[in-house]
Amino acid sequence: MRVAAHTDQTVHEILQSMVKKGWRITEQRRTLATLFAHAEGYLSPRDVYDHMTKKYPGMSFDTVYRNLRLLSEMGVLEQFYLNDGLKFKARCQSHHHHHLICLTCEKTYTFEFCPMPSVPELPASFDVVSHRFEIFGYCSDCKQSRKQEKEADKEDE
Amino acid sequence: MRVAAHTDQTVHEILQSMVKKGWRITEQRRTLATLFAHAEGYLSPRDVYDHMTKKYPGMSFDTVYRNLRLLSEMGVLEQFYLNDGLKFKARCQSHHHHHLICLTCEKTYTFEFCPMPSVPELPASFDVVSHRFEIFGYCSDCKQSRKQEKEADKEDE
DNA sequence: CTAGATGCAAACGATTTGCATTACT
DNA sequence: AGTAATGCAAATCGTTTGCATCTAG
Repeated sequence: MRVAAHTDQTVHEILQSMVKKGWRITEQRRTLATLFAHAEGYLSPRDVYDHMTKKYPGMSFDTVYRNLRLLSEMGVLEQFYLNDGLKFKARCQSHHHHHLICLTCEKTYTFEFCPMPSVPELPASFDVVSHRFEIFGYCSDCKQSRKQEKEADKEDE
Repeated sequence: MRVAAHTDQTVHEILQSMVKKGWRITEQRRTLATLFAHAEGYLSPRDVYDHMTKKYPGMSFDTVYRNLRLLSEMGVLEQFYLNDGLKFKARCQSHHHHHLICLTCEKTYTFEFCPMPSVPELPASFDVVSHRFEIFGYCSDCKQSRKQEKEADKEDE
């Protein structure tokens, strides 16, 4: 199956969504948009804060949270509860698909197969609204590092 | 497709898991086991606390959390982040399957179809560890109440 | 200019921890 | 009896809120 690196929303698309909603484009929001447009996986509020404060040392956590929440409500970002808390990434706007998610680096890889068409008939009494299908594992990069760790462990014995 | 009401672990099975791990069976843990064995859907720590304090008015929140965590680590309970926080339910031990989840009452309905066998070949470079597939919607009970609410809304106009 | 965005500090809710007491085994 | 489980209170963490100040439009 064709599995693509995550296709991002462009910075421009994200900023456009903000403008459409009548929100102001501040320096920080521009940087935030750039961050998410280029991110390959899920980011925690902490990740975002750390990244932003490098450029804007005065930036506060509540501004990060405020913008994450606003962008989520707007549909620009999607949330996902991963291992150790809520994470965010730019929602794929293009088309419906699912993800491979690396348990180590939390990068996502798009794949096109959707199981819903092959699901046998569900009870008519249940109104289907949405579904989720994710495959978890280790991407080639992280698999590599895990392998090396194991070998290092053996040497210790 | 055959969709069954959730098949629970029995109280006995849950207690056995505790004993196997060398944990003591207290009055409260017995009640906790009974609660989860009979629960039809996900329970929040708050739900559990409310249920437990009816029987044991002195029971504290931290005991609820401690036991939820222990039971989760033991594999008796599974966690799920649903809308408004972390929820718990007895893990289905019997066999692999997936769930319909009602967005209102959070009850779960088991179905037997698993999409993994039909997934086209994934890149060999990705080590698959697990997957999740859930279908969200409204069960017949909650659909009914939603319908009634809508009608009530119309009358207000 | 002026509504919306930010920084600060404080509030808040959910969860965890330390310690003395209680109760399974 | 001895050790694990509990209750209590306080600490901690992540997230939200109120308000004065600042800034994009």
